Amino acid sequence: PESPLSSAEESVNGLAGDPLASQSSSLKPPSEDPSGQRLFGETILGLTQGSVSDLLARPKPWHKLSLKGREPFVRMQLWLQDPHSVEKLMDMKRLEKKAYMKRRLSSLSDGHSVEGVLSGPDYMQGSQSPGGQQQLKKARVVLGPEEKEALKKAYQQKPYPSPKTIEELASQLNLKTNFDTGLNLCFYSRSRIRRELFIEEIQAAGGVGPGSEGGSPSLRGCKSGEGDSCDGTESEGTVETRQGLGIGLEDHRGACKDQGMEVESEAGASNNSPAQLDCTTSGLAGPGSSCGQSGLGIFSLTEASSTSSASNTNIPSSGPARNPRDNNLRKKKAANLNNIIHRLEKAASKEDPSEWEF
DNA sequence: TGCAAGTCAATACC
DNA sequence: GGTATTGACTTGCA
Repeated sequence: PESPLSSAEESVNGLAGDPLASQSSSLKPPSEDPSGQRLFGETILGLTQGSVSDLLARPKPWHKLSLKGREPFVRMQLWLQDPHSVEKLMDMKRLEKKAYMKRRLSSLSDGHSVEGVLSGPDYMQGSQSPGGQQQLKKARVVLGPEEKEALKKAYQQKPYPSPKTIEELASQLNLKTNFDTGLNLCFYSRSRIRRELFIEEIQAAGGVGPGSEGGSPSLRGCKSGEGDSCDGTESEGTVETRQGLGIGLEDHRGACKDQGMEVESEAGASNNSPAQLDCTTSGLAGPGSSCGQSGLGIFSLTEASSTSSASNTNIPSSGPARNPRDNNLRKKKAANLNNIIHRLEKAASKEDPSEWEF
């Protein structure tokens, strides 16, 4: 029970189960009351809810992460190592709720709406400049499926289009956007389009397995020597210090398998449970990983998790039952998180930084 | 300067 | 209401 794993388990169950909610039965929880994912993201990882969701749903191979990209995982590890992490988080939640209620009461007594109070720094990150001026963001252009498909095809034909091509493309698609948005479409989303194409290529090639190699640059980027692709036999020896917010866990063994993770799990081409699938195919699991063997991950992902709260190690189901696709995603994310935690702990157990791996 | 990675935050979805 | 998606934006690097 004193282990970091247990603490994390408590935290997850505790947060989503929200034992505090019952304490405030007289007052309806505020709409901005942070959810588990949101609170964890904002207070522990320093990320917004959307970023946390993306991080867990689509983790990238460690060696592909920049120092900044690794930071959330380092924070996660430090949090896991703190035996009082859960208590602190719950305290934080209590304080936030208290502060919210205080603001709410004062604003009500002042005759102001709650909305204005909530847009403070507690709930908004980066929305205001240091000077207090609201930074105006361009309105989002919502692309339709046809437009996305066209962009994808355009990318396939020409990943690095010229400005003229961009304008032509925008015009062909009848995009009511300016040139900057065209640039956005072509450059900002490039990695996402590439990721989608990568998955499609793998699916077309029959999935990722030892020795399999696709034709995309990203596939070619995987080491395929020694018969087992990306087996981590090579090392760049890039060891960073913890003080530098990097835990120095360079490991290439996950590269190809990581990429195949989502593909295989979504294809469902295995008898394994989705959780095991994600674990065993994910590079995050790595050699020696207990994930999928013992089933002792923080988030146990049995089928029951999607139907009831039968097991207190399940990721709690919030709200109404979700569709199969959603459940799969949740399972996938939980499996990813299990692997991440496992690897963080494994890394932390080694005193010699050169032995750290992730 | 161009690009990729990372993140925010609006909005869609369930 | 919580979570997922994704366009807009920022940052860092070659």
